[in-house]
Amino acid sequence: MSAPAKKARRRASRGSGEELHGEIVEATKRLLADSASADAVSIRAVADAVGVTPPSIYLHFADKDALLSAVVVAVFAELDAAMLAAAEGVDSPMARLCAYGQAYVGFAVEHPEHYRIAAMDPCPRTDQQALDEVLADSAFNHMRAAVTECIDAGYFAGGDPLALTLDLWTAAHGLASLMIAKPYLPWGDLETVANRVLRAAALGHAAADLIGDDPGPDEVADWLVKQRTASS
Amino acid sequence: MSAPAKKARRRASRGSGEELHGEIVEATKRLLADSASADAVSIRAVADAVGVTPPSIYLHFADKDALLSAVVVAVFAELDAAMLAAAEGVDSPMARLCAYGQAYVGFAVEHPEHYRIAAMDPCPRTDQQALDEVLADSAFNHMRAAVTECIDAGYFAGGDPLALTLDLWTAAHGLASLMIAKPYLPWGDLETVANRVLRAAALGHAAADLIGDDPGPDEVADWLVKQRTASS
DNA sequence: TGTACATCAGTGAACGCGCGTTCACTGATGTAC
DNA sequence: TGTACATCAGTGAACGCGCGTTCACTGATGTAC
Repeated sequence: MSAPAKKARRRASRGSGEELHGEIVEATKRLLADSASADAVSIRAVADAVGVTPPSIYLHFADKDALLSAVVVAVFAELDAAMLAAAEGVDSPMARLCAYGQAYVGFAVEHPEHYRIAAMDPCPRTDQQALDEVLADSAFNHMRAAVTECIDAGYFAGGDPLALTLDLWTAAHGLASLMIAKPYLPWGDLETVANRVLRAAALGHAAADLIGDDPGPDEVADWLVKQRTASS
Repeated sequence: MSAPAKKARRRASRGSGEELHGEIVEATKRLLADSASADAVSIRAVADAVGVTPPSIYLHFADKDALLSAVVVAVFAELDAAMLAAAEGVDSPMARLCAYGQAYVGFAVEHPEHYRIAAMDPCPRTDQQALDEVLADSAFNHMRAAVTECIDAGYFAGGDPLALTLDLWTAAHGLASLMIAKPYLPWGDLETVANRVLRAAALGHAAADLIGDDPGPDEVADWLVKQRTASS
């Protein structure tokens, strides 16, 4: 009905065509936040939100996949920043690991469509693999560092910190992505459930090593019963 | 180039227009398995695979969403069957819980696009919520039954079996969905990693109760160090 | 300081496509007589 | 047993749409002289 909300854009001056680049990524993120999927965000809508015509987008991105990849980059950077901020001033490595996890799940739930495109959707044809190997690296490496410190502190058995970090990542991702995909399930309070799930993941990996070398279900069950009777 | 692979379809006889219903669902599942997403499977492609024209689909499904919902129903049923099959003859509840988890992750990794549409993608507008509350119920209830047995056996502290089941589900889902979304990560052998992750989830929840009431990171860390020194 | 000109950020219009869906229809199937 | 007819599973053609992308262009910007 009313004229489309075109921002009065001033044409970028000579050297700085790159201004638009950032604005486009931001607008895409904004639109994505209110959409059901990346498919639902069209180049036209992005152009309109920025206050520019669709062909302008192609001045800055080869195609839609390239644009979405840039968004994924931005999202991973934001996620990493949120994790670092949450762990600031937290000294004990175990507490830091938990803080990272809480921040991770919190970010995902707060920006479900951003998380979805970064961590749940299929990779675009362009090798996003290489892309987020490099990028998630920031967040992932921070987590791995905390895991390594936990190993050094004797909380976890030594061994492969990468595999352990990956395992813990699946725990955080499992909660985050399932809360996003099935928000109507009776999750309860976010912080409470995240705390429970993340603690269980860390504790569970550590405890498995206490029981023995790759214990089976029955060994786990026996150990639990023994512990419970001993402590009561 | 060559004529489309039309199956020579015989027209359904009078009472049995419903034959097509099942064939359409099966064809959709088959096409989905080779696609990147549900959007990439078109009504036209489904019709073609069944050997029928596109409007025929609408004789059996109100719209595309309804068709996809039917597929989700079928997928959940298959998943449940796979879990039950895997746990057949497994008597101890902890082992059964692990068997369920292994089967769950195995199914997801084996049928990634089916798992994606059922458990990772956003719900269609039609209230799939109600849909899969009823349907996943079969699989979910089987898991909950195993959890309850584990509680009865003293492996887990009593309390809310539903919340615990949900927590364990996030563990299985986390591994499954992350392996699907990021298959290029260094996961290692499926059975090994699934065993590790699922065991950690179960053990972790049980162990948290051993430590105390909702223990914080530092309590967990202290407990782990104490256990480790005691056992060495 | 003033003017001609090259640059290049951004435009307007259109392309071709594949999609979900609709609609009037056809013709095999089974039934009534 | 044979024929007229109602039923309804499935068809053929088309609809309108929104999409990603292209292409020849415009006109403000900054520079050279």
